[in-house]
Amino acid sequence: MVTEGKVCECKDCIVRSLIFEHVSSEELGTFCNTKREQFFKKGQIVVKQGDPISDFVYVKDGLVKLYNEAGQGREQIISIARPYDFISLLTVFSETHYHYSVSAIEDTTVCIINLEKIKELVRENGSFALDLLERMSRTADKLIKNYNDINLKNLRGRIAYILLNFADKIYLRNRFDLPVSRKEIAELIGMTTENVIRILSEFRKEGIIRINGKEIEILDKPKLEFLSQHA
Amino acid sequence: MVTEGKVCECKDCIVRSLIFEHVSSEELGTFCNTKREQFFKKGQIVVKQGDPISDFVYVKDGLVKLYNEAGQGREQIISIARPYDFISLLTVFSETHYHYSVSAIEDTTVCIINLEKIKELVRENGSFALDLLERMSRTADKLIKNYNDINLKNLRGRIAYILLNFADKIYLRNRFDLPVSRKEIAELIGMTTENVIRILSEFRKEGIIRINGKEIEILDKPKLEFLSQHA
DNA sequence: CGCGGCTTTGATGTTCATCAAGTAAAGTGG
DNA sequence: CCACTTTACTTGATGAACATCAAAGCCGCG
Repeated sequence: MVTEGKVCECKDCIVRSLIFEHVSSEELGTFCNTKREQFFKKGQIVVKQGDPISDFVYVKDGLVKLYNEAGQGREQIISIARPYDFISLLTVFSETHYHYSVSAIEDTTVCIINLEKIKELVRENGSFALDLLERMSRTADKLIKNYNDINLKNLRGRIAYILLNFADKIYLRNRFDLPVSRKEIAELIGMTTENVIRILSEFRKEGIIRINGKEIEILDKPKLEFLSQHA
Repeated sequence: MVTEGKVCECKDCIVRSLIFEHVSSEELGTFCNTKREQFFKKGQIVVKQGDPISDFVYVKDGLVKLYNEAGQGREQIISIARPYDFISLLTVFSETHYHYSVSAIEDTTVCIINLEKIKELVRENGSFALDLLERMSRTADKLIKNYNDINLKNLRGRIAYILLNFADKIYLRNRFDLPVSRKEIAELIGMTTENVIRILSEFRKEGIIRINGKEIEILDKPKLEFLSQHA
């Protein structure tokens, strides 16, 4: 096709096949003009709590955290979002301003699409609307399940859970570098920094994991799974 | 109009104006045939965890609880849903089976619409799709905010929060009958039954509330608000 | 009328947050 | 590049908050 190169890079982006599966190349073209990619270095803020919502943002590459600044410097991490996760998915259709912040915890590239264009597409393309509903449903569901899971566990169980999460859901291997500080782990699973450290040390002494700074290796996965389930 | 009476009762239902605002009478008619209302006495189960999802359910009148059966008889209440809340809204588009249960905590009437019909409508009516997205977004958002709010509070703060919630959000008055047991309050805000009772008693002794069985009256609202915020 | 679930209070113990103090690591300005 | 400052990490000691256990009264329901 002659105009292929002109449409936009979305066409070959893996993201497209995941979300924009039912969107034709023509339709894609209409809002790809307004689309832009933006790179954020680890630590940089992608979205600031209170910012007006005018765009639809998703992670193309990297890792970000969504968090709530509750005052007195106390932060709560709502979730960690991976590639193809939609940062704005939870508020974007009901609010005018973000009520959480997003920052990169690894070098990250996000795609930014004008929200009005997305809404137009929803109006015009029913299959896309359904895909978006499904996606949103899944996102909310996972989040709720996560909260419930964590709330039932004691501190050892929570640390076990989060370590397994990194190993099995994010990095897909048993040795990885933690993308977050001990303090951030604490904010993610609702405990204090000191206890995160203490329990990681306990696990190390018990031979369940090996620690070298940010580097973690899981040595006894069955034990970790047991702790995650039964504590 | 001649066919008015034949369309279906949805036409005059207050729910319609809230969600089906952008749905024409004709469109409404196409799936109103499959719609049914069902009454549940207080205590009855509306949806059972594990049930296949084939319908879209919302509360027309009454009050229900969404809860998770985590095993060992331990239940976690996810939320309490009021009229016009969509029970299925969180999972219905991404899952084939419910992973929570729903039961009536007051006499309740729900409306049940075939899910496929809803999906058809989403495909055909873009404005309806957007309304649904907004609705879902709002539901998920409120839920997340709720979790975060509660997690930051100590037990006294949680009880204060939940009492204010009943007074200001659900019953819109300072004297009301609790629709839930002490045990259920505990399951809702993550604490033990004994401590719910203990703290309610403390509040009573401190003159903040009056208790008579299930009946609660808030006597010192500013104090309760202070506790909810600062504890 | 008796049984099971809900409610209440008290006593006890565990878990966890807080405080304190020190080391290591990472940024910052001269 | 090095002194300096700040931020992250670590460990121990202490106390408070909270769960658990136990016992008894209450209420509704079959």
